[in-house]
Amino acid sequence: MAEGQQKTGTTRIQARNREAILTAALEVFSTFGFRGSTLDQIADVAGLSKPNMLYYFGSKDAIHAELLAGLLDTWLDPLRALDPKGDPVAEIIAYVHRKLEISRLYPRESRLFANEILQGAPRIMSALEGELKALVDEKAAVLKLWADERRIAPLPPHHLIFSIWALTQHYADFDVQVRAVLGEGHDPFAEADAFLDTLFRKLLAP
Amino acid sequence: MAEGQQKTGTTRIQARNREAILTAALEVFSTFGFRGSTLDQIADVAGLSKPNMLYYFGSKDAIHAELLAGLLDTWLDPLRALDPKGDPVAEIIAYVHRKLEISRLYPRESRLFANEILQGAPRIMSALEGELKALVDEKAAVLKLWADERRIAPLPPHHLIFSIWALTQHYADFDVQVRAVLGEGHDPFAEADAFLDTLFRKLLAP
DNA sequence: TGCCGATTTGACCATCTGGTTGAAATTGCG
DNA sequence: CGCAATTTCAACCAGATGGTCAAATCGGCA
Repeated sequence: MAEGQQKTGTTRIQARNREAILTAALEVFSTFGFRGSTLDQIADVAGLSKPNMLYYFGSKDAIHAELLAGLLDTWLDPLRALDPKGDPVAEIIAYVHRKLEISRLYPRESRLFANEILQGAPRIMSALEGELKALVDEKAAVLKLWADERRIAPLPPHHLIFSIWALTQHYADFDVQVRAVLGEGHDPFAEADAFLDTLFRKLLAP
Repeated sequence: MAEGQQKTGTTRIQARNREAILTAALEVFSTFGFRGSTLDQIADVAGLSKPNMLYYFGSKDAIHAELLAGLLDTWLDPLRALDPKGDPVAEIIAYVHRKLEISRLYPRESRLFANEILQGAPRIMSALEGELKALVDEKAAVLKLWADERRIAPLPPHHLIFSIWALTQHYADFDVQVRAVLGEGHDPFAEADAFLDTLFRKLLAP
């Protein structure tokens, strides 16, 4: 129940184990989904016994919740960085590259998120309707302004953002399909980086 | 073991029940994933008892396999219809609209497929590397020819196809997120239809 | 109508799974 | 070193889950 770490926390072991558990859980949850994952599986990957793991996180849900909680911020940061005062095309293109880079570096996080959304976002719906919608609306307003000023092509701002999400996350979430179709001798993310650069430059040109 | 329907199959009841089971299983599997779904759940949705359901399909895996088997064809048909002798831009745009229409009409199938890919495609990897890759390579060659002839912009054909998949499936697989962000008073698919039309026309313009 | 295979089901089973417990091992610290 | 707090885990538990089976019911046809 208690989290430990009252007064002088035995931070050494606690930090290491909590980290190991979350890393293992991310690996397992992102591959098999919440219900498809078992505590034994996670404990095994984390190198702990199941009771020991439950000593740090009280339940399977608690582990999953902790992962999801950290996720949305990581997810939104690249969009937050989109600067209304910057050059429109450059800002948007930079956002595309940042998002693709995140797909490349954190595919497990991407798949965890995808799993959650696919199942109807039961645990983060409120965050979608709140935090996410607010940020997107704010940035969409910026995009609309840029469009009105003829600095980018006139496009529905929300769908422009969706297209960035769809195209970048596809390379993380559908990685196995991309690789299966491309076959050997390809670097999917490098190729995607160039392709998406071209795509959005053509799309945004006024 | 036997499929029934030897000689004069009692096709009436068999057909109805198999259909009910597959429909229910699609609904449940696409929402909760394979391991996240239970036979009781599926049987309940199908309006049958669990043993009765297992009378028609020997196991949970058998039901899932049957669904996946039918899926790939439905998935590839729109791409097959891309005509090398047609007008390049018109053919590709038509493909985009067909694919989006399928996302709209068959979101459950889309999510079932997405679930499978997300988990590493353990059950359809061979189909991806075989049937799917073959078809994509064939159509990619057509796209490359069109590009070489300057009838469309020069773009990496495989990634062009990926972009169509990513953008259309996004509206099915991430439907709840799209709706959460857009809020009330939107018709996501209608807006997507117009947006993707614009996007690909600009992208493909030589 | 009565027969026979097709269909349906209640009861049951072995295994898996999330979670608990109590006691032992380890650790940090005065 | 000694000891209290922290950490670890073998053994266990209750409920869920995939699957089985024998018996009951149904449906069409001779």
